[in-house]
Amino acid sequence: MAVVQQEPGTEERILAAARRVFIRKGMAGARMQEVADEAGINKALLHYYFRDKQRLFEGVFKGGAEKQFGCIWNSFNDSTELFDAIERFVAAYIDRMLEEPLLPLFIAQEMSRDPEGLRAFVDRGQASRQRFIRLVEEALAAGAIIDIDPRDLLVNMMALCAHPFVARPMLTHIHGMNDEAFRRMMLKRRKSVPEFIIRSIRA
Amino acid sequence: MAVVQQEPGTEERILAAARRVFIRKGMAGARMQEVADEAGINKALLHYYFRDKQRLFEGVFKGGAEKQFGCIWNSFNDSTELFDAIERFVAAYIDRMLEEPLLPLFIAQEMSRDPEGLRAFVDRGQASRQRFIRLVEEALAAGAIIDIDPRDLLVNMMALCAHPFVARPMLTHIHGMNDEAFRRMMLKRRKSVPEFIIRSIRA
DNA sequence: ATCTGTTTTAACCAATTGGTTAATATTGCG
DNA sequence: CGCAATATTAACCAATTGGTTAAAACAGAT
Repeated sequence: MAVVQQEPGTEERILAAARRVFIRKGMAGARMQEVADEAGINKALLHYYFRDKQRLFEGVFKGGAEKQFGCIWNSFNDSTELFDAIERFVAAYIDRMLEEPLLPLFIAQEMSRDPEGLRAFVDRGQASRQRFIRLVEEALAAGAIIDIDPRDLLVNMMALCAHPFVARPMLTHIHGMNDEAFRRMMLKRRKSVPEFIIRSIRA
Repeated sequence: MAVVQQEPGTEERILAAARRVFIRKGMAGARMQEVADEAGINKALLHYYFRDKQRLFEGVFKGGAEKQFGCIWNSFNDSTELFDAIERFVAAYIDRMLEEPLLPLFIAQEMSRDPEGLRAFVDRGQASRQRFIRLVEEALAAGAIIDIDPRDLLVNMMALCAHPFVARPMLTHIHGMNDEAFRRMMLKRRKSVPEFIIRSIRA
């Protein structure tokens, strides 16, 4: 049975446009008229399909954690050894965020504005964080790494991955980078960050 | 001549209140009525003293980089050796940000919204970053560290210092921390982050 | 006490915002 | 084709927002 490629319907077009505007401006800064303009529709349609701004936001982001972040957290499932896990995590994180460089700052902003709003994004990683902690404990037991709290290590990994995206305008200003140069820098970090981490923790 | 402690005038009260609201909500999210409420004044006074929202924002933040960040960047001036510089920088950064934990996220947001707006915050550190680069080069020449780009090292240091503040709501949720526990975590990192970095780069 | 300049207030304004309404257009089915 | 349900539109609404205005209050000097 052949699957026929379909023109996106109005609802899909709204969700995609809303996503772009919300990520760029945040929930509070996004304007419904702006979303309508971005989707090429009359503003009243936003209310017809999604009733109000909050439901539109939820329509875009609720239940989306798997799609947004699954590939990153799933990277731990593919490893049976800590150093490999670190390499895979960093690579997966940077690859994913290079698709949407504004996402880390958006999530930080929205978590600050409404901590309950994006809980799914955070809770999605719970099982994977546990798996990571076990990998660290195994490496400790094997004497492969120094004594370090797995949670501290995970904070450091997240910091080294996420911060350049959050501080992107500052970094591009300081170093006179355009978007392509930023991308190249992150691709370099895809290798150098795991090296930096592993050098630090190796016994 | 004795200096008499003075009651803050209306202008000072406005600036302090505006600062709190801007840092909490960002420039776009802050409401003039909210600033007036926070300062305990009539909203029209904001316009009497500062004419409009943009000038109020500039009144709070322009020219303030030295006071906000001087202590952090000045930490490089007190060191003649790289490892000491790293320790002093991390300590100064964390101490300063523990006074205003919302500041890193605010700066990231505002740099994203209006990159020209807070240039002074970024440019303030230029001479100090040069000094840091020289310290790295001296350590390289002395064979004390591995071959690493000073700018990469500085990004990593900033990441490990700033990210927990930016991701504070996420971290407090994941680890079930209150504000006091977050503070204790950062005080631990005040020592563990320099150790992590130095272990990674030491030759 | 009077005068002048400054500060403060309450009321007001125009524009913007998220949302509503009623009419119109479209779609799919029998 | 007619009908009913759905989708779309333009106009409208009430509330909020940053800002304005004129009057009143205050402060200091003479």
